[in-house]
Amino acid sequence: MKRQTWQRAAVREALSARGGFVSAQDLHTALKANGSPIGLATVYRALADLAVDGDADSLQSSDGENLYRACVSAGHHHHLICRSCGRTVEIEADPIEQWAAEVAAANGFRDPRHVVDVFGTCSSC
Amino acid sequence: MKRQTWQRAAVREALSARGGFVSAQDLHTALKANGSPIGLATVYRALADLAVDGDADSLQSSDGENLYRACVSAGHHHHLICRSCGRTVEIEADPIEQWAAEVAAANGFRDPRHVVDVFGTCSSC
DNA sequence: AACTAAGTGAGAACGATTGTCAAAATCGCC
DNA sequence: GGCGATTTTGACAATCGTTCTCACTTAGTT
Repeated sequence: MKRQTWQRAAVREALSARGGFVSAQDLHTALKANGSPIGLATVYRALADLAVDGDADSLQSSDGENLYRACVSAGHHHHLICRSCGRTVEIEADPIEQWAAEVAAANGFRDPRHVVDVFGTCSSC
Repeated sequence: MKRQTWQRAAVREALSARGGFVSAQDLHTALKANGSPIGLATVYRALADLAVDGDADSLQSSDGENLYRACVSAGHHHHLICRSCGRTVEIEADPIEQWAAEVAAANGFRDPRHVVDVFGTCSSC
């Protein structure tokens, strides 16, 4: 069974308070800075759980870190990310979903899944 | 100046011999297995150089490794990757290029770049 | 052949993540 | 409210991929 602990709540809250993508380490540092005695391993575990449950989504930064973000729209979606300030916009990509499925089928691939993220510099940067 | 060494040649060759995506570690192991006394650090450096020069492209696997592949078509393209055997198909994605540019512009993002990769299970797996 | 700057390699260092395991906290039940 | 079984936690060690260090070698030039 899955238990409810203040640590998980804290991670969940800190994550949505941030808005953008954060690394597990950063989140841990932020929590500690706010006086929480939470452990690093716990943050990792909580984030992994959130990602599995669909309450957060994750992506890898270009330097190999796992970044997490509180998921606003629960469904499948993609991101437009500012490479300078990290601001993130969730985007719908219906044409891409279809295209991915078609391309996969055309090459005999089953059970297609895809990674689609767009990076750019936002208007305020 | 950039010098030509047998090590770089070996990496380049081993990479295209493989066909699909390989991790730096695997490539190093393969080279050693073939009797080459090449060092691991050198393989990393050579791969990074190849990627910068556009002779190879790289992506991150789901478990955080950097994978490299000899680039057949020099231009911009994407990949369809079998999650089971690693077989890779290079795919054109003209509609996506356009879509990415549009979405970026619509949200005030400049200089858009994107990551598009499709994973699936190929017909022979 | 000699010179010089770039490249190499063994191993140390590093940073992110995961595993370990005893102690602490939660939930279901009385 | 108290109890017990079981999950979760947290400090720290371990792991894994990658990068750094630095003395040594080598390509390319003169």
